[in-house]
Amino acid sequence: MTAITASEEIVLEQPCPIRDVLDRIGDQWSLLILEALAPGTLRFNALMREIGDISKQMLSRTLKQLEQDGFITRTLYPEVPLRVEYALTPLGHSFLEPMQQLVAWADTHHRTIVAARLQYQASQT
Amino acid sequence: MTAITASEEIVLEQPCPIRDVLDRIGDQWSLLILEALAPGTLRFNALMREIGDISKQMLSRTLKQLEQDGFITRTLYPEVPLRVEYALTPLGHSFLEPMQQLVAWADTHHRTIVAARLQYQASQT
DNA sequence: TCTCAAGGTCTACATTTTAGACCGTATAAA
DNA sequence: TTTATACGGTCTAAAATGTAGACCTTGAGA
Repeated sequence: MTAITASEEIVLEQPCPIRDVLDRIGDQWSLLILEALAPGTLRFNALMREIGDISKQMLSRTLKQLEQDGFITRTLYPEVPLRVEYALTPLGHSFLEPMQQLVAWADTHHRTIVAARLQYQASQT
Repeated sequence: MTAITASEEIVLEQPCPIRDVLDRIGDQWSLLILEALAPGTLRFNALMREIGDISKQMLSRTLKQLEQDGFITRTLYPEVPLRVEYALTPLGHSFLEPMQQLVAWADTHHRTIVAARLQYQASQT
């Protein structure tokens, strides 16, 4: 009864648009999910396998938030067994464009960062 | 004694460069700190004021991580009273370039997202 | 003497995330 | 027939993480 998830609290807009958007996106899992959906539609368990180390609860919660914010759609096929498909919306796709830049940056500078970590360690004696 | 902060655990590189980098950056505060330092050098308490709602501990911890990863420098002036200045490194600056794209995206699409949230709420009856 | 500021650390508490059991239906294997 | 699997989740208890705020040392100003 204590657990009121974000869905009911942070619905209205917040003072800073950037924080409003990035707080949601920069939450450890959202990005990974969006990237996983970039090539195409995936089902719940397929997403779990794709991402590898996300818990069911966090996947479920994060998918809800992404759906709520209009990044993805959730389509339920009332077959047996139940089938649920998640896919990027145009908004979700458009978001991935600037993200690709970031991913490219990360890829390019990863070695530099690892080197910095080692150097830092060394400097700490 | 239970608290072993990340500084000692996640030093070596991880399988996926993108996750390695984004896990650190996408942690609620790192981005905000980097953005705050974009215009120029700031001191610890100035950063606190600039960001507004970060705790001292998280600011301290996050600054250490950013320094460790080579995004910022920490310069101690052993004056009285003590002065400590934080500034972006070239790596930190270069990171902000792709970030600007993301920030611009957030700014542009913020209204769409807020609208999606309202519509979602409505659809949930 | 008291208060403030600098740049943090420490502790106790609150929030968030995790692992893993569980649910109901249906298919395939033993 | 019992067991095992898969689907898409939810629920609970425990672990991890984040928070607020007291505290620390040195020195200046009232």
